[in-house]
Amino acid sequence: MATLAQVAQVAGVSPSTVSYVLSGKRAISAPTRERVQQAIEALGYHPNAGARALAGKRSQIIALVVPLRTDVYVPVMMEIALAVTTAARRHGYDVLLLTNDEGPDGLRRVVGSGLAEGVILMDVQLDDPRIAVLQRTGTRAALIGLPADPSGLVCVDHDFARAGALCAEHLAELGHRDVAFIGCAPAVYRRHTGYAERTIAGFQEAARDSGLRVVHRPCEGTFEATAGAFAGILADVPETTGFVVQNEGCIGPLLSLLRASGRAVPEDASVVALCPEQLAEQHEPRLTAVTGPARELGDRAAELLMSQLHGRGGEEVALLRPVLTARGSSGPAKGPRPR
Amino acid sequence: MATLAQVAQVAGVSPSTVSYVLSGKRAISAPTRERVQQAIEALGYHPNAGARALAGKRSQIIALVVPLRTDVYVPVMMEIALAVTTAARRHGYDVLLLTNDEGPDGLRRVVGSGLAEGVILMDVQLDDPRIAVLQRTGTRAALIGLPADPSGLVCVDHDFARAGALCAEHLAELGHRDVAFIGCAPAVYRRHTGYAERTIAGFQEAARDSGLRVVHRPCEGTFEATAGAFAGILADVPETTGFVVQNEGCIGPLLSLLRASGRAVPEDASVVALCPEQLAEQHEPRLTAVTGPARELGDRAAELLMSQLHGRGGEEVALLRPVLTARGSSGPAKGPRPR
DNA sequence: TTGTATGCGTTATCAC
DNA sequence: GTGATAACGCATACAA
Repeated sequence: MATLAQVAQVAGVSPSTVSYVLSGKRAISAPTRERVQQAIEALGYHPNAGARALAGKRSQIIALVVPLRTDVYVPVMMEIALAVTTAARRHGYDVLLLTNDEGPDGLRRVVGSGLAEGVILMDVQLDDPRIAVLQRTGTRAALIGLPADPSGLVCVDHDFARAGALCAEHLAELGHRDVAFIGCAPAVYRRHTGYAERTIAGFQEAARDSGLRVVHRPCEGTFEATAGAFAGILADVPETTGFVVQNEGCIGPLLSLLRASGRAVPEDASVVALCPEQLAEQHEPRLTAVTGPARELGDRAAELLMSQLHGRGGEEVALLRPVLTARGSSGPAKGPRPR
Repeated sequence: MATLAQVAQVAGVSPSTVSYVLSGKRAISAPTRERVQQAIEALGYHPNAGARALAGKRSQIIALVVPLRTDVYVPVMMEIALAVTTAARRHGYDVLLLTNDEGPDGLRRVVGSGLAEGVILMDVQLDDPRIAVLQRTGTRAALIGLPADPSGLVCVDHDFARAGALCAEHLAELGHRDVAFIGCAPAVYRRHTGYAERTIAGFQEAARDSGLRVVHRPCEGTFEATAGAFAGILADVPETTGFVVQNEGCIGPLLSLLRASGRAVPEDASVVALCPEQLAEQHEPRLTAVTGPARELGDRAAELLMSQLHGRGGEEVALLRPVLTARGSSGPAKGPRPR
């Protein structure tokens, strides 16, 4: 493979000139630049990445750490990952794919070796152990997800409180008065996973402002659990006409249960889901859903990391606005059902 | 950050000794090895990736090229990607994530710069333009998917012919005599996309051996197209009791159409799908399905690439055996329906 | 079993 | 506007 020195020889200039043509870090006369470009072309020259990283102290690589356990909806993860690499390429960076099975050591390795200049962490937990590593090593990073203490960190996440609020506002506007929020698994709340609590908090605040009466039931994503929650809700508040679901596993069961109980959707009961578009489109009827912009999550994370690598920016929490897409599962509230 | 030279100094040995302790390429006495290890530990030393790549001419990185167009079922792509990185890590390699929007130039860049030692291409097409680049640059590679001319290449793919055969054999064993194969979109066959043709060929051969009568209808993945194909099949062969679907978009419509025509699944009609497990589990009833092992696809591709990077192996086409998982959608054939 | 010396291909500092 | 040249941190051929 051709080297910079060979290019210089062919172009009849010194190696440093070639280097400067490439980096643009000093003025080069048009004719020499031209000759160098041609030599590069002719030799099919590509600067050696290793040498570049060694001499320049920058690898032009960032690491993207994806979770192994498929807790997140997989297509969404993929969308984020692709958005990250696309954004990184815009800045001349490549992306190293790390899984979490190496644990925090994987991070140490890639930043300690200078392989990656910075890191993007997906699916960050409230008390994520990787954060300590980042801080101890002074690693530039952007987190996707909001940890318990984001001070000093750069984070991007969905605005879950706003997502919850959108659900409440939508149902209120349709004239619903009694609504049920079928939430995440109890364990998720106990773990204080952040997003679950932020969502219900936003929902309840907006519900209060709109005069909605709310029943909140955490729920496992199984048919049995959903059936239990459903029965409980109707026992407590038989007039319930609005349902919000956050646990994806409860969506199918809930629709079945509504049907089985003789409630037509959206005529007798409205359903709003907190889930990705693809899932919302998959049900019958299509679900009115609140979705966060997955692509933008990746894009923003990458951009924020790039800023840091260029010495700009610092501590920042970016909450991305979710959007509610009205589909077939929500409609105007009916009067109370006869007991 | 600590350097090898500093480690050497702390350990009281020469730099080369440290290097050899790390690489294991020459015998080191237990005591010196011990001292070096401790110095490494104490300094938190990580070998510099750039320097290593430069001096050793090996980056310990492979590139994984994922398709941008989400033609393939996304969770399957992700599974493959994760399997690749996991396998690569076993061999001390990291994975660079490339999207296809740079086109073949992306390949030139990462191999030309010595960034990646080898490449894994996902979703390889019959006449994939990237293959020419690989050959011209002499790049070590493993392809996931089978191109028209795999000579000189290392490829991994599902054994689609076997997948087709499994469907036929399963239906034959259940006593079905007349079966319909609802295939890929006509354009896919016209494009000679390989897998579609291999599947139907395997299906037809096995059907012949089992004495099955076959109707093959290519079909777009829409409800309307499926309805048309369905009507056509029943018009041609009203006694059809077995259905095989390859186009994922036809699965839902087919189930609806069977129900609407008064055919119970699996009592009156059996359905076998060629699709990922996750999709098969998503329908009611759960679908008997033939699935290729996605994880293994990634794992094998990575292993085959590693072999090449270590000077072993060469031209090879590995076809992975698909498996049929019987679920609720297939059962014993009934006698012919009354006309 | 260990040490010495050279080169890998760039970047960047100095000099002209 | 351009050319020498010294790092950069490691691997390895050569010595001892």
